Parts: sequence; structure tokens; C-alpha cells
Amino acid sequence: MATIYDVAAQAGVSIKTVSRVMNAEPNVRIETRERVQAAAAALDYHPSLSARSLAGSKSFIIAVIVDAKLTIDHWRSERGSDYLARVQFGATLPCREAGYHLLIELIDHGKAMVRRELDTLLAALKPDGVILTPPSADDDVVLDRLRRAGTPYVRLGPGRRDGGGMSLRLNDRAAARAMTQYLISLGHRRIGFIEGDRRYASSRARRDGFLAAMAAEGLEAKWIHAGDFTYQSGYDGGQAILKRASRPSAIFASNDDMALGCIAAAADLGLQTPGDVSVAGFDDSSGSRFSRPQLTTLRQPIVEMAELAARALLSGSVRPDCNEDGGQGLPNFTLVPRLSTAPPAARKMPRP
Amino acid sequence: MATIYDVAAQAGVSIKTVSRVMNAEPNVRIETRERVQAAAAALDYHPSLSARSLAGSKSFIIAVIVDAKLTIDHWRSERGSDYLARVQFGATLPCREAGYHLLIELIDHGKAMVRRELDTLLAALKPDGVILTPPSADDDVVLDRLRRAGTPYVRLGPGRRDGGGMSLRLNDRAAARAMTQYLISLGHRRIGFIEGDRRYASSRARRDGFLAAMAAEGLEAKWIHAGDFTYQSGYDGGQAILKRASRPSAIFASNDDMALGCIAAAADLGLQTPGDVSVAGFDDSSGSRFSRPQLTTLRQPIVEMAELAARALLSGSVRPDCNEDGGQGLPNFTLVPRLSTAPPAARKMPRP
DNA sequence: CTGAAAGCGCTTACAG
DNA sequence: CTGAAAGCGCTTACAG
Repeated sequence: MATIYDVAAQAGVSIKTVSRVMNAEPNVRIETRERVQAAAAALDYHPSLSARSLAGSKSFIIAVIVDAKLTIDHWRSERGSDYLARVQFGATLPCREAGYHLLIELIDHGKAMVRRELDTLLAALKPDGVILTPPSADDDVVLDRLRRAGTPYVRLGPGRRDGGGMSLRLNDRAAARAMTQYLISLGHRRIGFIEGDRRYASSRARRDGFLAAMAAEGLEAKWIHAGDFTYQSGYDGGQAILKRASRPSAIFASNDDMALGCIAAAADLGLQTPGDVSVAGFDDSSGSRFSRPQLTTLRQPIVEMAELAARALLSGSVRPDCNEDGGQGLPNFTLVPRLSTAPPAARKMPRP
Repeated sequence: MATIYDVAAQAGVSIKTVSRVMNAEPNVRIETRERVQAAAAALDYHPSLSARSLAGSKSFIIAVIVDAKLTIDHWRSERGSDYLARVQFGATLPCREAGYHLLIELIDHGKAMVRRELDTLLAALKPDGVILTPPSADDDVVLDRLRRAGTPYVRLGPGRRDGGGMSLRLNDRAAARAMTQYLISLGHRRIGFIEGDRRYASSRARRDGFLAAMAAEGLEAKWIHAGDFTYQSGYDGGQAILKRASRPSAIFASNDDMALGCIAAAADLGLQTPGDVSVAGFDDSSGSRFSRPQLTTLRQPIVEMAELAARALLSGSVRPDCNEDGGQGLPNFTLVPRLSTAPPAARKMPRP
């Protein structure tokens, strides 16, 4: 394979000049530039990433950090949870345009592992930027190691405001509140809630939004189940809630996987959705669109967030030692009403 | 950040010895080894990938090549087509265990672009192995550049037998034949077929399997539509086939996306699935499981294939200049009967 | 079992 | 506008 020396020799210049041309730096006579470009093309020369990375200050790598357990669970279950795919979609294209490579890195969020895995990653790869997904975005160890390494990072959907870097936050609380209000507007007054994993800030925010909407209408939140974002926990939550003597006419699950599990639980108890119980989800996963019945859910602009994150990192505007909220330009959530929710059956309406 | 020199100094040895310890090479006294390990741990030392890659013969990178247009289309449509996710799932874990990084690279399969993009990729990254998905797996330019670079590669679902490297092939023909026979066994004799993109070998094989099964029963294959694996082409195919005066009682689409499009087309024409027309797909995508009705489809062991591909590459057993079929240990396809297929309505049965 | 030397292919910092 | 020198942090090939 041709190296910078071959190109320099062929063009009759020094390697420094070839370097200037390849990096589109100024101060090269147009004629020289063209000679170098011709030589590079003739020799089919492409600079080595590792050499550039070792000698210079850039690695041309952006890493996306995801939780290993959760990601593997989603891959294994094939339930159409496409959070990671959306992040890849949003971040891949800007990286590609800039000649960067996007690396998906799974890390274990156990106290002991996270530090070792992250340090290895940062030292080995020296990524020019890191995109943090929940729960990494709020993980003390992750944030500390990143800051120590001086690596710019963008946090997706973080809870903490003081985590450094740039944050891209969706208003989970407002979204959950809107969904709850939607259920109330359909006539529901007895509404259950299935929580997500509490390690996730978004999970807590969704719960808060639900509780706020209920309180605003003077409704009691009596059916709350602690799930963990998995289908199974949604199923368990649905069973637990719907087996009670007094059961709600609607259930709001903190994500689509759990909502689908909840619908299955209802069906196993002989309850139809939405005839006997309405069920709403959160995420607008592809599974939600193809479920039976199609799921009423909330869509958040994950692709746009990831794209914004990548662009911010690529532009060099993110500094690890600041706290920047970059979510201004982001589109808002959208409530997507579909067929899993309906007004409660008349006989089940409590009297006013 | 600590370098190999720091560790060497701290342990009182040469950098060569540190290198030996870090790479688990033999010929280091146990006592020396422990001293080096202690020093490395104390200094939080992790070797630099770019330095290792530049000096040595390994890059610790495995690249997956996918078609840019197709991948972006799948990401954008969010229709639960999880081929890439399955490949990632299968290949990520072995890479991780081996300290390797998996890179997903989109390339454009236009004649002009593919060579430039691939050469840049190979020269810049020097991946230790490449996993080729369709249609790259049969692309002359891709195969030529890979061989020229001496990069080991595994081809997933290739058509050509002479493409070099290792091939992992699924029996698309037998699978399509089995599905067609299944439809026939339900009582269908008038069966339509929607083809996938003909650039894909699997697409041609599926068509062959369909035709073979029909011919074996002495049935005419009169309703064939040329699709391209997209939902829209399935919709168009469904419309075209079902609008004809004489229409089939079942349609077999070459993938799930097209099958879903076909069902939508039927619905728009006032035809129920499976009441008026049975529809079968291919892939067992997550969308197929959540569709309404759930799709009868074929599952192929993509995750297992990708895992096998990664392991073969990591073990160093793949050579670019041979033609190896590595699919022996792979599980077979499975026909997944679900609710989108049923016996034809009595009045539509042709007389024997 | 251990180490000194050379070199991988670039960029940096500087000189002219 | 151009280039000579040094160095990034490792592995390779060799010597002992």
C-alpha cells in the first residue's frame, strides 16, 4: 500500500506538503496541490488512521456508550425496541460526512466493571467524542473518567444537570403528563402506571408527570407497579394491577415493551384491550406500530437528538468541563393516539 | 496517560517485557510478570490501539459492510426490519470477548463509489477482518479490493460460489420451497409471488424455490411481481396482483416488509387477510410478529451466522484467497406459521 | 528469560 | 509557500 512517502516522491515534494494537501490546509500553491492530488490518485493513496491518530490529536472516532445488559436484552428479544438503531441512524450520517467512524460500545454498569471497561476504551481508542445513553449519562464513574480523560461528551436523556458536557434532554415529565391527560380526556379516572427502571432519570420523570396529571385532576394514583422496562416486567405489572379486586380502566406503561407485556397479561386474564382496559406506551417503537391492537404511545425525537449530538461533537464545540443544554433546537414529543386506548366501557365508569 | 515507558520504568524492566506481559506472550518469569502487572494496574495503563495497530500487524477492528441506501431506508422506515441489528448482535459479543471493536460501515454500491469508499476504508482502518452482507457479498469490486488488500472476509448469504473468503449461506431456495409447499398444503393452488431486489442472490433463490414447488405440483405461477424488498414495492405488488380479474388465494412475498405492504394493499382493495387472501413473508422480522394479523414467515439463523462469521475471522482461519463454505454447523431455517395464512375460502377453491 | 534498536506512517512545532 | 527534524506508543526482528 502506498504511504505518504510514495506520494511525496511521486509529486516531487516533502511529506509535509502531502500532509497539508490531504488535510486541506492552506498555504499550498494551487499547482503543487494539484500535483500532489494527482500523485495520490495515481497511487491510490489513503492515509492510515492509526498513524494519523498516533501522531496527531484526532482519532476520527466517535463512540456511543450503551448498557451491555439492556442492549443485549433488546437484541435478544427482538421486540422492535429500536432506541439503539435510532441513535445509530442519527449519528452515523454526520460521522460519515466528516470522515469519522462511529463505534457502538457496550459497557457493563456494575460499579467494578464500568471503570475498567471505560478506561480501556478511552485509552485504547482515544475517541474524539462520546455519546452517552441512559443509564451511562448519569453514571458518576463514567462522567468522572470522561472528564479526567478530557474527552468531550454529549449526554442523551440525562437526569442530572451537573454531569458536565452537553446534555440533550427530552421532556419526559411533560410527555408523561400529556399522555395521562389524554387518558383522562377519554374519560378514564382510574389509571394505573407501570414504572421503568429507576436508575433511569427518564423513568422517574415519567412517573412524576403521571402523578402530576393525576393530582391536577384530583385523581388518586392507586395502581403503580415497579417495572424495569422489560416486556416481562410489563406483563408482571399488568397481572399484579389487573388481578386486584378494584382495577383501573386504563394503564400507562413507561415504555412500549412493558405496554405490550401489559396487554398480554390483560389478555391472559380474559380482558380485552381497549374494551376492558386501555393501555398506553411510550417510545413509538416499531413494535408499537405493529402490535395488536396498535399501541397509543409517545414519540420522542431520538434520531434528531443523536444527529445533533454527533454534529456538536464533530464541530468541536463540546467541552467536558462545562454544562451545556443543547436541546433548544429539538422538536417536541408527539402523542400518537392509536387503537389500544378508548373511552372506558360505560358500566365501568365511576359515577361523577 | 501512562505509556508503556512509564510501566517499564515503574516495574524496572524494558518496554519489550511490558509488551510481552500485555500480550500474554510466553517467556516472562512469573515474578517479572507480576511486577509488570502491578505497575500497569497502579498506573492505570491501557495500551493505545493506534500505536499497536501502526507498529504491529493487527488493528483489532472487524468491519461489517452494509449497503448505505438499504440500511438508511430500513432505519428511516422503522418497520422492524432487524437484519443489521441481528448481525450486530451476533458479531458484537465475540469481538468484545477478544478485545476487538466492531465497526458498521455503510458503503454506496454505485460502480464509481464502491471502490473509492472501500479503498479508503481498508487503507485507513486496516481491519483484521470484514463481514460482507448482501449485496456486497457478491460485488465484484468489493471482492477484488478485499483480495488485493489481503483482508480476510466472510460473505453472508452470497450467491456466487467463487467469491473467495468464507461463505455462510442459508438455503433460501429450500426455505422458499417449503413455504410454498406449506401454502399448497393449506389448499391453495393459485399462489402469487412478490420478488425481492434481483441484485440479491437470496432473492433469485427464493424465486427459484417458489417456482420449483409450484412446478412440482403442476401449478401455474401466473402472478409474479418484481419488488425490491421495500414495503412500498410490496404494496404495489399486492395492488397489481389483486386487481387482476383472476386473482390468487395466497401471496408469498420474498420478505416481511413486502408482505406487510401486500396486506395493506389487500385491505385497501377491501380484501381481508387471511379470509380473502393469505399472505406469507420471509425473515421473521420483529414487524412480522407484531403485525395484524401476525405474519406467517420464515426465520433464518442470522444471529448465529454473524457470530460464526466473527469467530472465524477472530480465529484467523479465514483466508481471502480460498473458497470455504463454513455453513455446516448452522441451524436450519424454520417455517413460522402464524395468522396471516389460512385455507382458502371454499368458494374460491378451483375445482380439482 | 530479557532487552536495545529500528521502524510503522503520520502530525507537530519550528525554521526559512 | 515549503521542508527537515523529532516524536507519537507501540511491535518486529534480532541478539544475547
